[in-house]
Amino acid sequence: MAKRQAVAVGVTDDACCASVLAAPLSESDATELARLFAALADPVRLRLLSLVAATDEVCSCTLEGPLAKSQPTISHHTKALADAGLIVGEKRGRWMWWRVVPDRLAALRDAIS
Amino acid sequence: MAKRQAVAVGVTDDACCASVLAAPLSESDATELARLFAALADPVRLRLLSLVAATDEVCSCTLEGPLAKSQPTISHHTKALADAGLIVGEKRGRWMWWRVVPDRLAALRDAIS
DNA sequence: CAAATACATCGACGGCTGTCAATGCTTAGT
DNA sequence: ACTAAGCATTGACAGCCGTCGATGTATTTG
Repeated sequence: MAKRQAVAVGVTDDACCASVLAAPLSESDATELARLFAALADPVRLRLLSLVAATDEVCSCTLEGPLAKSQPTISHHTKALADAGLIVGEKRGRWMWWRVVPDRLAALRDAIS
Repeated sequence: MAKRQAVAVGVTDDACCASVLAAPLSESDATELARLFAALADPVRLRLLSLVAATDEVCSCTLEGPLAKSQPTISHHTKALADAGLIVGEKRGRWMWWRVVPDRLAALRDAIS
């Protein structure tokens, strides 16, 4: 509810996501929204997201174990979630630390409200 | 006369959708949730859903125009949304009438709250 | 500097998915 | 009964996606 119709087409995460229920979606809005939902449309990514949400910050090396996937696969999924703006990563030393972006999740939630 | 038969697909689900943010998701919960998000991970389905939400009931024949897709494709997407429990269809005469399932959307919304 | 660690990228493979033409099924109208 | 309309299903094709081994890059450690 902070930001509303800025209608920026850019991939830059800004005033995201027109509402699905308010009025018929334009093709571009629908495409953008679908991209975000697609980020959540994978079991591994959902579990990854829940693991990151469980703590304030999580290292990629911590994820490889619980998710039972190879390192490239973990990297692939973190990138997918980051591209969607749902998590952000910060590299400190050798480690990559991830944390969720609550606003982004809220925006997605608003899209189906 | 005007026999009404519900088409609601059995979404074998109790109180759907564990929360992503509350605690680490189990594999089965994640798989189930991912299936629901996947239903929203397509531009055509999102626009279809918004069209159905715009009115109380919408006939399939009404959708073919605005979505600019073939009849089999429309049928494919309505089935996908119905399988996810997001819409329900009722056949009256020759026409298939669809409406959204607000509770289902709410459940999905709660999953990322 | 050299070795080791954490992560990203690349290339390839298999499976899934959106799309449409063709076909079948059910219902309405004549 | 015949015809037309609305929708579902099938089969086929192209494109996308998840996965992993191999390799590359950056950073720490000895």
